[in-house]
Amino acid sequence: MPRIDDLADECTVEAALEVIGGKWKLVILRHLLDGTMRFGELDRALDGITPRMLTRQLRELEADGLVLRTVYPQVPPKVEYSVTEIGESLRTITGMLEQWGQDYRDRTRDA
Amino acid sequence: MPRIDDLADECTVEAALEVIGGKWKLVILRHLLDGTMRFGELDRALDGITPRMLTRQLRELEADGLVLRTVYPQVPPKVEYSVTEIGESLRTITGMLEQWGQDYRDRTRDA
DNA sequence: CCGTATCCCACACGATACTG
DNA sequence: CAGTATCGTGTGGGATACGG
Repeated sequence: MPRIDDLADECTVEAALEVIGGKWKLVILRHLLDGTMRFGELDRALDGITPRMLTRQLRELEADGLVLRTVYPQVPPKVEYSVTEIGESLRTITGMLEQWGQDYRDRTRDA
Repeated sequence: MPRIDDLADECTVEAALEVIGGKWKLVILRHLLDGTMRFGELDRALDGITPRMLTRQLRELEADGLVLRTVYPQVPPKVEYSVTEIGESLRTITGMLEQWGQDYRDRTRDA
């Protein structure tokens, strides 16, 4: 059992990973940071994701306070997803990560 | 099969996640960014990791060009791990992620 | 000291079909 | 449209023991 000092040191990275880790979370956030989107829009934007996965990821993001889910009680149903203030605070990081991914790809496109 | 334009748009985030994704990669990088470390040091620093996992993660990081592995041919063996230039380019991101994890914890410590 | 070998499992992730 | 229901799988991750 680690001491409290050890925890405070770097486990915050692990804490962050528990919230934004996984295959889809950051990609979803990346889209939502460009503006509110409906379920179907996300489903189409995220190539390869199944509705089941999308639902799960969105629910987790909502539970963690990063995403806001707005249901319009009408027929046919309409549900919109947007980033909360906390989610918004990830804008810089996702931006940098995207930039880094691009640079990395450039650096390693010699195979 | 997505078009090249689609790929260029946001899949760089996914590309980045393939390199630094998973439970340990960023945590290992975070340590190595503070300076060169030996295998045993990392093993002790990363609470809960097994030598098998540590080896695997380090090999993958090395294969992806983020970490440099230096073997000193002596008995007992001595192996040092350090970040490459590419790994170094992640310093800002890991720093921000750590900061974000801290802020997130503060914001949500009301349960 | 720095790993491998072997075995194991949960669960993240996926395909397909169906419904209010 | 916005999801469930059901079923299935790969692999990321782990425990323990041993080797150069």
